[in-house]
Amino acid sequence: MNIRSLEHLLAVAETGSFSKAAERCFITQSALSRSIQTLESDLGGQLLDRIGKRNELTPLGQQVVERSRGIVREAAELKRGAELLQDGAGLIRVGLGSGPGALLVQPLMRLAADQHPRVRVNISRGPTELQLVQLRARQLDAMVVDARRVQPAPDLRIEGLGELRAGFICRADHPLARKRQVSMAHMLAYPLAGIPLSAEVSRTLLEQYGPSSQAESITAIVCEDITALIATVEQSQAIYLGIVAAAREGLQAGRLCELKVEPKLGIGARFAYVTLSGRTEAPVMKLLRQLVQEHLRDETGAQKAAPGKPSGR
Amino acid sequence: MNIRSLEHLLAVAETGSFSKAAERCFITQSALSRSIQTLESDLGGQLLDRIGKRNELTPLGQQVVERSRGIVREAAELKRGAELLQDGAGLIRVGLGSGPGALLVQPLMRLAADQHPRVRVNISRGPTELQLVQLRARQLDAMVVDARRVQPAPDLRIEGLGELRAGFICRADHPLARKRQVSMAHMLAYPLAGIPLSAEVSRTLLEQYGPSSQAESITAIVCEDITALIATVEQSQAIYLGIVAAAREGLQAGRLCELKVEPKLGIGARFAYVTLSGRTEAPVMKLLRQLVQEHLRDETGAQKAAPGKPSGR
DNA sequence: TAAAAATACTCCATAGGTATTTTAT
DNA sequence: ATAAAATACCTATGGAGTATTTTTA
Repeated sequence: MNIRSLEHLLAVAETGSFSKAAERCFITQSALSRSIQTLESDLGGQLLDRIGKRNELTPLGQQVVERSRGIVREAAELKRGAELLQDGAGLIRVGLGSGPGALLVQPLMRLAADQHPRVRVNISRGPTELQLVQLRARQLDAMVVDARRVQPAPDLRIEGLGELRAGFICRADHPLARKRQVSMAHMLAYPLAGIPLSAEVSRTLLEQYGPSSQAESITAIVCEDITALIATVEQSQAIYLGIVAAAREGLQAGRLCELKVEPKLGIGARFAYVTLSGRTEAPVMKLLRQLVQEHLRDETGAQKAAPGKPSGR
Repeated sequence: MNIRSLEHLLAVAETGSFSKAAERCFITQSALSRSIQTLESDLGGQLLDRIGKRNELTPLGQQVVERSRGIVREAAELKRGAELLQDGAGLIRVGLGSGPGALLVQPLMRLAADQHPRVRVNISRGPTELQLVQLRARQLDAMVVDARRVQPAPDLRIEGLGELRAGFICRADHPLARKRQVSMAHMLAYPLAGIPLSAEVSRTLLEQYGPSSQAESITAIVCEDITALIATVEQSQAIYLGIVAAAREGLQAGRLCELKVEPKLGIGARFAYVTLSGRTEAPVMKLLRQLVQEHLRDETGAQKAAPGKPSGR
């Protein structure tokens, strides 16, 4: 019993004629006649009464037709659904770390809302460790997070995404904004705003700017939400310390500017695109990859010319 | 895309292994492997990630599996339903005329209730003309009615069912019950109870019993419901005129007896089993045919030795 | 090294086509 | 006489088997 024959039966039931049904199914009348015969012997009884020119369903045929409609419809939907999925529709379930979140959440939501009506997006924020659990439980398709938070494992595919440099940002009319060069001492007169700093970054800061810049004390305003930090900086005298790219919009609009601190801040963020290794990726995920490529690159006038291509894939 | 491959996919999804799935599907591992490959190329994408010993569904696979479950289940139900139908389950929609109704309604309902739990019965009573319309509209599967009410037509298959003789029945302690022989004049002292008489029967009565027995007047109590007529006769001095077989139960129990009227009543009822010609009959209808055979035969000691076999089929 | 999946090859059943016959209006 | 369905006959494909190779834990 195959779906094809059921379609043939439906065609005869609806047209009342083998010839017309054959036409509709794009096969010859003889092929269709045999298809129905095969189905009949398969189900152990006549499905149609051939009454001269007319054809009518037997009680068995009636019952089979009713059930067939559902099967044929669902089979078509399965096929169509698969096509859609291969054609870029579907669901993106992505976990974003704090930094990538600040850079990606809104562009991703806008992209889905405006350009891709068939794409649904689930964005998950939260501790990287929790998201890793979700990824392994197939509750996430991918993560974009701080590379340092993810320790390599054989079941993970970790693709580096180049490096985004960090810097100090203040609003354009900030007292320090005019200075050609700013020292750490100058800045410490204002509150520094940033995300919680990792031990590694703290150590680097300590090395570069001396004992006065303790990890605990250097950032007066700490919040995971980088977007909120930057909004605050735009409306106060606080100075943002973090990924420069996150402030791109304000910088380009002239509302913000970067302080030229000496010695230069030699740190940055390394983000990574993390998936489960060996798993086939839905085509729709290309959208996320492209978005990540576009938004997680340093266009803020850093020393390095252009970020390198991601390592993996 | 065929149902078989979907079953194969489900087996792999559930066992996590091609070999185990092959075993469950009663095919070789290689056949199953190719079945899945064909399905994958059919749907245009990988369905499973082969991760060493384990196999996991891709997003596409996930979606396909979900829809496949429904399709596979419905296909199995279709098959099962057809088997049941061929095996005697199903619905009997029968239209019964007044006489056949009196003889068949209760036996048919008892048969379905006690012996055939998978058989549903719809019994329709009503004017033969209306039932013919229903039969032609496929709202009835068969009718058992007075043969004289149905005029032959090429789209009807009318199978005669032998003849049931008519007679006069009264209750066992009726004043006339003791008489060895009863004349029409005797009887007319009591009310006669019967169904509306056809012109043909009226004429016959007129010929046999003289002008006093007018069709309008001979039956004092007229009702379509033969069962009710007989119940009335059991509880009154009325005399039933009609099919003797309808009173079989009371006769056998000794509550009723037949009057020996001279000259003998030479009339009877000819019933017929009517279906649409050229239509395949559901196996379940054999039940009704058998019931009709058993109950619409004259076991009331008529002249004729045994009723002849029905004419058709 | 062992177990699992994929592949090479072979075979046969089946779905489909063309041409023709049968059947019913 | 005509149109529709069934049948005879042929072919290509697909599904399944056995034997073997490849892959990975």
